[in-house]
Amino acid sequence: MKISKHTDTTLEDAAQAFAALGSEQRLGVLRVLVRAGPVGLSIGELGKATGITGATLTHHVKFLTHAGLVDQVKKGRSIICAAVAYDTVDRLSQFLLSECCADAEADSHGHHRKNNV
Amino acid sequence: MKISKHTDTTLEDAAQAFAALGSEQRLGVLRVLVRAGPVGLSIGELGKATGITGATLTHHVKFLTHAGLVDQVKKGRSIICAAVAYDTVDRLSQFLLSECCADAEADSHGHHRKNNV
DNA sequence: ACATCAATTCTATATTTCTAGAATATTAGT
DNA sequence: ACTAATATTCTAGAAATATAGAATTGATGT
Repeated sequence: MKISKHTDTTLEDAAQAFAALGSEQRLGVLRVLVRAGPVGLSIGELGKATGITGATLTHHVKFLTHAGLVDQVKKGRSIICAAVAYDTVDRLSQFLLSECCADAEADSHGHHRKNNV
Repeated sequence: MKISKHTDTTLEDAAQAFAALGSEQRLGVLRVLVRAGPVGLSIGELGKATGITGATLTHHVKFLTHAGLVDQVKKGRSIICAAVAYDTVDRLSQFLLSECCADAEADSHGHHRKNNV
Protein backbone atom coordinates (compact mmCIF):
# COMPACT_ATOMS: atom_id res chain seq x y z
CA MET A 1 0.00 0.00 0.00
CA LYS A 2 1.63 3.16 -1.22
CA ILE A 3 0.65 6.05 0.93
CA SER A 4 2.44 9.29 0.14
CA LYS A 5 1.58 11.02 -3.11
CA HIS A 6 2.12 14.50 -4.44
CA THR A 7 1.87 16.01 -0.96
CA ASP A 8 5.25 14.39 -0.51
CA THR A 9 8.17 15.99 1.20
CA THR A 10 10.56 17.15 -1.47
CA LEU A 11 14.28 16.57 -1.24
CA GLU A 12 14.74 20.30 -1.01
CA ASP A 13 12.32 20.68 1.88
CA ALA A 14 13.74 17.74 3.77
CA ALA A 15 17.30 18.98 3.38
CA GLN A 16 16.24 22.41 4.55
CA ALA A 17 14.58 20.94 7.62
CA PHE A 18 17.59 18.81 8.47
CA ALA A 19 19.84 21.82 7.96
CA ALA A 20 17.69 23.73 10.42
CA LEU A 21 18.45 21.03 12.96
CA GLY A 22 22.09 20.96 11.99
CA SER A 23 23.31 23.76 14.22
CA GLU A 24 24.09 23.43 17.90
CA GLN A 25 22.43 26.74 18.59
CA ARG A 26 19.21 25.91 16.80
CA LEU A 27 19.10 22.37 18.08
CA GLY A 28 19.43 23.79 21.58
CA VAL A 29 16.64 26.25 20.93
CA LEU A 30 14.38 23.55 19.60
CA ARG A 31 15.06 21.24 22.50
CA VAL A 32 14.10 23.96 24.94
CA LEU A 33 10.87 24.41 23.02
CA VAL A 34 10.23 20.67 22.96
CA ARG A 35 10.65 20.59 26.72
CA ALA A 36 8.27 23.52 27.05
CA GLY A 37 5.62 21.68 25.08
CA PRO A 38 2.60 23.18 23.34
CA VAL A 39 2.42 26.10 25.77
CA GLY A 40 5.56 27.50 24.18
CA LEU A 41 7.88 30.32 25.12
CA SER A 42 8.30 33.92 24.04
CA ILE A 43 11.41 34.95 22.15
CA GLY A 44 12.58 36.72 25.28
CA GLU A 45 12.19 33.68 27.50
CA LEU A 46 13.85 31.61 24.83
CA GLY A 47 16.73 34.05 24.89
CA LYS A 48 17.15 33.68 28.62
CA ALA A 49 16.99 29.91 28.40
CA THR A 50 19.55 29.64 25.62
CA GLY A 51 21.80 32.67 26.02
CA ILE A 52 21.37 33.81 22.44
CA THR A 53 20.79 37.51 21.79
CA GLY A 54 18.31 39.49 19.72
CA ALA A 55 19.17 39.52 16.06
CA THR A 56 20.92 36.17 16.20
CA LEU A 57 18.01 34.51 17.92
CA THR A 58 15.56 35.96 15.44
CA HIS A 59 17.70 34.57 12.65
CA HIS A 60 17.75 31.05 14.09
CA VAL A 61 14.09 30.96 15.05
CA LYS A 62 13.17 32.09 11.57
CA PHE A 63 15.22 29.25 10.17
CA LEU A 64 13.36 26.76 12.36
CA THR A 65 10.00 28.26 11.53
CA HIS A 66 10.66 28.14 7.81
CA ALA A 67 11.55 24.48 8.16
CA GLY A 68 8.19 23.80 9.79
CA LEU A 69 9.70 22.85 13.12
CA VAL A 70 8.41 25.81 15.10
CA ASP A 71 5.15 27.75 15.14
CA GLN A 72 4.94 31.42 16.06
CA VAL A 73 1.90 33.25 17.36
CA LYS A 74 1.73 36.90 18.26
CA LYS A 75 0.42 37.60 21.72
CA GLY A 76 0.53 41.13 23.01
CA ARG A 77 3.95 42.51 22.25
CA SER A 78 5.57 39.12 22.55
CA ILE A 79 5.80 36.30 20.08
CA ILE A 80 5.14 32.85 21.42
CA CYS A 81 7.12 30.04 19.86
CA ALA A 82 6.17 26.39 20.13
CA ALA A 83 7.80 23.28 18.71
CA VAL A 84 5.90 21.40 16.09
CA ALA A 85 8.80 19.03 15.64
CA TYR A 86 6.94 15.87 16.62
CA ASP A 87 5.22 15.14 13.33
CA THR A 88 7.86 16.82 11.26
CA VAL A 89 10.58 14.53 12.54
CA ASP A 90 8.42 11.51 11.79
CA ARG A 91 7.90 12.82 8.31
CA LEU A 92 11.62 13.36 7.82
CA SER A 93 12.51 9.88 9.06
CA GLN A 94 9.94 8.52 6.69
CA PHE A 95 11.36 10.51 3.81
CA LEU A 96 14.79 9.11 4.44
CA LEU A 97 14.06 5.51 5.34
CA SER A 98 10.80 4.47 3.76
CA GLU A 99 12.37 3.06 0.62
CA CYS A 100 14.94 1.08 2.50
CA CYS A 101 16.48 -1.72 0.47
CA ALA A 102 14.16 -1.14 -2.49
CA ASP A 103 17.08 -1.79 -4.82
CA ALA A 104 18.28 -4.89 -2.97
CA GLU A 105 15.79 -7.56 -3.96
CA ALA A 106 18.46 -10.10 -4.73
CA ASP A 107 19.73 -11.07 -1.32
CA SER A 108 17.74 -13.35 0.93
CA HIS A 109 18.78 -12.44 4.42
CA GLY A 110 20.45 -9.81 6.47
CA HIS A 111 18.37 -6.81 5.47
CA HIS A 112 17.32 -4.06 7.73
CA ARG A 113 13.69 -3.50 8.51
CA LYS A 114 11.56 -2.18 5.72
CA ASN A 115 9.00 0.61 5.89
CA ASN A 116 9.53 0.89 9.58
CA VAL A 117 11.12 3.71 11.49
CA MET B 1 22.90 -6.77 19.67
CA LYS B 2 24.61 -3.41 19.50
CA ILE B 3 23.68 -1.13 22.29
CA SER B 4 25.08 2.33 22.67
CA LYS B 5 27.19 2.39 25.79
CA HIS B 6 27.72 5.38 28.01
CA THR B 7 28.02 7.34 24.81
CA ASP B 8 24.81 9.28 25.03
CA THR B 9 24.31 11.47 22.05
CA THR B 10 25.72 14.90 22.71
CA LEU B 11 24.23 18.09 21.36
CA GLU B 12 27.34 18.51 19.27
CA ASP B 13 27.12 15.05 17.74
CA ALA B 14 23.42 15.35 17.05
CA ALA B 15 23.83 18.73 15.39
CA GLN B 16 26.65 17.34 13.29
CA ALA B 17 24.53 14.41 12.18
CA PHE B 18 21.58 16.62 11.29
CA ALA B 19 23.92 18.95 9.42
CA ALA B 20 25.15 15.96 7.45
CA LEU B 21 21.56 15.38 6.37
CA GLY B 22 21.01 19.05 5.73
CA SER B 23 22.33 19.22 2.19
CA GLU B 24 20.41 18.20 -0.89
CA GLN B 25 23.47 16.52 -2.31
CA ARG B 26 24.20 14.45 0.77
CA LEU B 27 20.57 13.63 1.41
CA GLY B 28 20.39 12.39 -2.16
CA VAL B 29 23.49 10.28 -1.66
CA LEU B 30 22.16 8.79 1.52
CA ARG B 31 18.81 7.99 0.01
CA VAL B 32 20.50 6.10 -2.81
CA LEU B 33 22.42 4.14 -0.21
CA VAL B 34 19.29 3.47 1.81
CA ARG B 35 17.64 2.11 -1.30
CA ALA B 36 20.68 -0.05 -1.98
CA GLY B 37 20.46 -1.56 1.47
CA PRO B 38 23.19 -3.39 3.36
CA VAL B 39 24.90 -4.54 0.17
CA GLY B 40 25.99 -1.00 -0.46
CA LEU B 41 27.57 0.73 -3.42
CA SER B 42 31.07 1.75 -4.38
CA ILE B 43 31.98 5.40 -4.57
CA GLY B 44 32.04 5.08 -8.33
CA GLU B 45 28.58 3.59 -8.53
CA LEU B 46 27.37 6.22 -6.12
CA GLY B 47 28.82 8.84 -8.41
CA LYS B 48 26.93 7.47 -11.40
CA ALA B 49 23.71 7.30 -9.42
CA THR B 50 23.95 10.83 -8.09
CA GLY B 51 25.93 12.74 -10.68
CA ILE B 52 28.43 14.06 -8.20
CA THR B 53 32.11 14.02 -9.14
CA GLY B 54 35.28 12.85 -7.43
CA ALA B 55 36.52 15.29 -4.86
CA THR B 56 33.08 16.63 -4.12
CA LEU B 57 31.64 13.19 -3.60
CA THR B 58 34.52 12.20 -1.34
CA HIS B 59 33.85 15.33 0.69
CA HIS B 60 30.16 14.58 1.15
CA VAL B 61 30.59 10.89 1.87
CA LYS B 62 33.20 11.72 4.47
CA PHE B 63 30.73 14.07 6.09
CA LEU B 64 28.10 11.34 6.22
CA THR B 65 30.56 8.78 7.52
CA HIS B 66 31.74 11.07 10.28
CA ALA B 67 28.16 11.58 11.33
CA GLY B 68 27.71 7.84 11.66
CA LEU B 69 25.20 7.61 8.85
CA VAL B 70 27.37 5.66 6.43
CA ASP B 71 29.86 2.82 6.80
CA GLN B 72 32.80 2.35 4.47
CA VAL B 73 34.64 -0.89 3.77
CA LYS B 74 37.56 -1.30 1.44
CA LYS B 75 37.13 -4.03 -1.12
CA GLY B 76 39.70 -4.43 -3.84
CA ARG B 77 40.41 -0.98 -5.19
CA SER B 78 36.92 0.20 -4.50
CA ILE B 79 35.33 1.42 -1.34
CA ILE B 80 31.91 0.09 -0.55
CA CYS B 81 29.56 2.47 1.21
CA ALA B 82 26.45 1.36 3.05
CA ALA B 83 23.86 3.36 4.94
CA VAL B 84 23.66 2.79 8.64
CA ALA B 85 21.06 5.51 8.92
CA TYR B 86 18.33 3.32 10.37
CA ASP B 87 19.38 3.27 13.99
CA THR B 88 21.06 6.63 13.81
CA VAL B 89 17.88 8.37 12.77
CA ASP B 90 16.02 6.70 15.60
CA ARG B 91 18.66 7.89 17.98
CA LEU B 92 18.43 11.44 16.65
CA SER B 93 14.66 11.54 16.91
CA GLN B 94 14.99 10.29 20.42
CA PHE B 95 17.55 12.93 21.27
CA LEU B 96 15.26 15.64 20.05
CA LEU B 97 11.89 14.48 21.27
CA SER B 98 12.35 12.28 24.30
CA GLU B 99 11.99 15.06 26.81
CA CYS B 100 8.87 16.41 25.22
CA CYS B 101 6.82 18.60 27.52
CA ALA B 102 9.05 17.91 30.53
CA ASP B 103 8.71 21.56 31.52
CA ALA B 104 4.96 21.66 31.01
CA GLU B 105 3.61 19.81 34.05
CA ALA B 106 0.99 22.40 34.79
CA ASP B 107 -1.55 21.79 32.07
CA SER B 108 -3.87 18.81 32.20
CA HIS B 109 -4.69 18.08 28.58
CA GLY B 110 -3.73 18.83 25.05
CA HIS B 111 -0.11 17.75 25.19
CA HIS B 112 1.69 15.91 22.52
CA ARG B 113 2.80 12.37 23.03
CA LYS B 114 5.57 11.76 25.49
CA ASN B 115 8.59 9.50 25.09
CA ASN B 116 7.25 8.29 21.83
CA VAL B 117 8.47 8.99 18.37
C1' DA C 1 1.61 62.22 22.81
C1' DC C 2 5.35 60.06 24.95
C1' DA C 3 8.23 56.60 26.86
C1' DT C 4 9.09 51.76 27.18
C1' DC C 5 9.31 47.06 26.01
C1' DA C 6 9.57 43.14 22.53
C1' DA C 7 11.16 41.72 18.48
C1' DT C 8 12.60 42.60 13.67
C1' DT C 9 15.05 44.41 9.75
C1' DC C 10 19.16 46.56 7.98
C1' DT C 11 23.94 46.30 7.48
C1' DA C 12 28.47 44.58 7.70
C1' DT C 13 32.11 41.31 9.01
C1' DA C 14 33.74 36.75 10.19
C1' DT C 15 33.50 32.01 9.60
C1' DT C 16 32.20 27.83 7.52
C1' DT C 17 30.93 24.97 3.83
C1' DC C 18 30.81 23.93 -1.22
C1' DT C 19 32.83 22.82 -5.45
C1' DA C 20 36.18 21.30 -8.32
C1' DG C 21 41.00 21.09 -10.74
C1' DA C 22 45.39 19.01 -10.08
C1' DA C 23 48.50 16.09 -7.89
C1' DT C 24 49.00 11.97 -4.98
C1' DA C 25 48.25 7.39 -3.03
C1' DT C 26 46.77 2.48 -3.43
C1' DT C 27 45.31 -1.66 -5.68
C1' DA C 28 45.01 -4.78 -9.68
C1' DG C 29 46.24 -6.64 -14.07
C1' DT C 30 49.87 -7.63 -17.76
C1' DA D 1 58.06 -2.42 -13.74
C1' DC D 2 54.41 -0.23 -16.18
C1' DT D 3 49.67 1.06 -16.90
C1' DA D 4 44.93 1.64 -15.81
C1' DA D 5 41.39 2.08 -12.35
C1' DT D 6 39.60 3.93 -7.89
C1' DA D 7 39.48 7.14 -4.65
C1' DT D 8 41.82 10.68 -1.66
C1' DT D 9 44.34 14.83 -0.34
C1' DC D 10 45.82 19.42 -1.49
C1' DT D 11 44.51 23.83 -2.76
C1' DA D 12 41.80 27.79 -3.61
C1' DG D 13 38.00 30.70 -5.11
C1' DA D 14 32.77 30.97 -4.70
C1' DA D 15 28.72 30.71 -1.94
C1' DA D 16 26.15 30.34 2.18
C1' DT D 17 25.63 30.91 7.11
C1' DA D 18 26.68 33.04 11.68
C1' DT D 19 27.03 36.89 14.61
C1' DA D 20 26.01 41.22 16.22
C1' DG D 21 25.51 46.64 16.44
C1' DA D 22 22.27 50.12 15.16
C1' DA D 23 18.02 51.75 13.50
C1' DT D 24 13.05 50.47 13.05
C1' DT D 25 8.42 48.71 13.69
C1' DG D 26 4.55 47.60 16.64
C1' DA D 27 2.17 47.16 21.01
C1' DT D 28 1.30 48.73 25.90
C1' DG D 29 0.93 51.75 29.72
C1' DT D 30 0.85 56.61 31.67
